Amino acid sequence: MPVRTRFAPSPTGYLHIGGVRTALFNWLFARHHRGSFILRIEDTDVARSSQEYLTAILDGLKWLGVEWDEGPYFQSQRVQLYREHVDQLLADGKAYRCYCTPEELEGRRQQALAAGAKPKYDGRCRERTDQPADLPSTIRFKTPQEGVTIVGDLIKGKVSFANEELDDLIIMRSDGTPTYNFVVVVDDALMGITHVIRGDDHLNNTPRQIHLYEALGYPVPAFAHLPLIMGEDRTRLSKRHGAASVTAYQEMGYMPHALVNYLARLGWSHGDQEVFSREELIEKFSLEGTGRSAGIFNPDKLLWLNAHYIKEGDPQEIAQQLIPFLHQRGIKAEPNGRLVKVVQSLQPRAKTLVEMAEMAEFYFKDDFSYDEKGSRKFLRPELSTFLSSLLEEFRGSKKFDEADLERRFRRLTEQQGLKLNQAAQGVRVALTGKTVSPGLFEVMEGIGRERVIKRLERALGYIGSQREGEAVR
RNA sequence: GGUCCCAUCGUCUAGUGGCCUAGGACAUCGGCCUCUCACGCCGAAAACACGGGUUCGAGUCCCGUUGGGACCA
Repeated sequence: MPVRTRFAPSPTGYLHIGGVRTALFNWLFARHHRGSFILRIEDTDVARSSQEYLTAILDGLKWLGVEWDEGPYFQSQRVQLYREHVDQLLADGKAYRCYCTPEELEGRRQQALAAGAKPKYDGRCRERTDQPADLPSTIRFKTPQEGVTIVGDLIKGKVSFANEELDDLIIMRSDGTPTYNFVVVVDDALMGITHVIRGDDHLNNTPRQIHLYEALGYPVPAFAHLPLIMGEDRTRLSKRHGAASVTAYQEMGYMPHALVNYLARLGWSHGDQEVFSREELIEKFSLEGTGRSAGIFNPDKLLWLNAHYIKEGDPQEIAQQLIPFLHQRGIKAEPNGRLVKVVQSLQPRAKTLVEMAEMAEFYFKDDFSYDEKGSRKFLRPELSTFLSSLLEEFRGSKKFDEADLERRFRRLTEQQGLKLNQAAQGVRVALTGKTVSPGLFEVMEGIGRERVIKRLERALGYIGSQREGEAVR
């Protein structure tokens, strides 16, 4: 039987990291077994669902490359199906109408609690024979009261629950809307889901869902409950823990595959391997390699992976991805050879695309100011002669590639008895305004001959003006 | 409170009874490389929660304690 898995988010918030991990594991499992991955939107909570969130979820999954084979299906369009299943249960005598009001229920719960008993529904409407049509009622499922239900979980192993601990679950509210546990079962059954892979916050719901499958006459799928991802405070990851939505990482300049790789490795492992391509992930993924204990989301490691993929990535592709971030800083860049050069010089240095765009600024903007300490230390009168001869050198020759530039630069420093270090730092400040930058010669090539000449002239002028200032003082 | 889950360096993890003097990765610290900064390379510090069993032998199996988490209210 072909594997069918699903991811069923609610469009009541942005796609968050925990959800992505669940989606990812379902997707990997399906791909590994050449099965199907289905997307289902749990939008029955009309009041809290929004189109904006839905779009964000869909876009987020696409950006990550977690593509679905079927759907998205919308629960809001399937209410008729749920009604039919409730009716079937009612007709079979496996469910009943309960006329207890929320107030009565709450009162009895308090009493039970006060008496030290378990606050579970006492089942008083179970055998009720009259059906007053004018009273509001919920519909409850007759949960088996004896025996043990065993969940054969693919990750946690056999987990058993005493049925007497479970009370008669409400499957339809008095307003006619079906409840969560019922709807998932109907949907998963109808969609032929073979493996339900979800967070272990659902483990406690599983026995009642198994009862529902059985009562409805559907085969029970296999279950796999993933340990949760937690924040640094060891509670379930949420908005409180800073950036928790996929969109946030996209905006911070993360590469989609870095996030995928990181999340896959959080709770799953394949020996000592840390870096996996998409294909490797699909090939090597298994539920057996999945851990049982909750993991803490570690932004540092994600950042390292991102830096890794920036470093190892194809410069052309990264240039393409960098452009929007450059535009944000008011830089109109084209995906040309010069941009690729710029990217190459920054690949080992930038950990995110945002950082890369920031570091790239001096390549494109001419009106930067000089770093104060740097100019005082390196843009000194003693450097004028060197800068002048460098200018002369560049004006005289059209050739302007990295290796050649380095040769000429070294020759000049030697001729003038300068230390390479001093000369390089001076020119660095002249060209970038800063004391820190990529290699000088790749910088020169990235900036281009014309602008290098202009910037050297400007620096020479600056040194001159400083000297005058000192003379006056 | 009840039910359920979990427990190896700060963090992610390898480990499925002898290969463990507990391995890798991130982060941290030191060194090398070097035109600056990164990258890279080399190295250091850093863990089997505790207590009982089982066994010739336990990080690995069993029980308990403690701690953490989730769900239900």
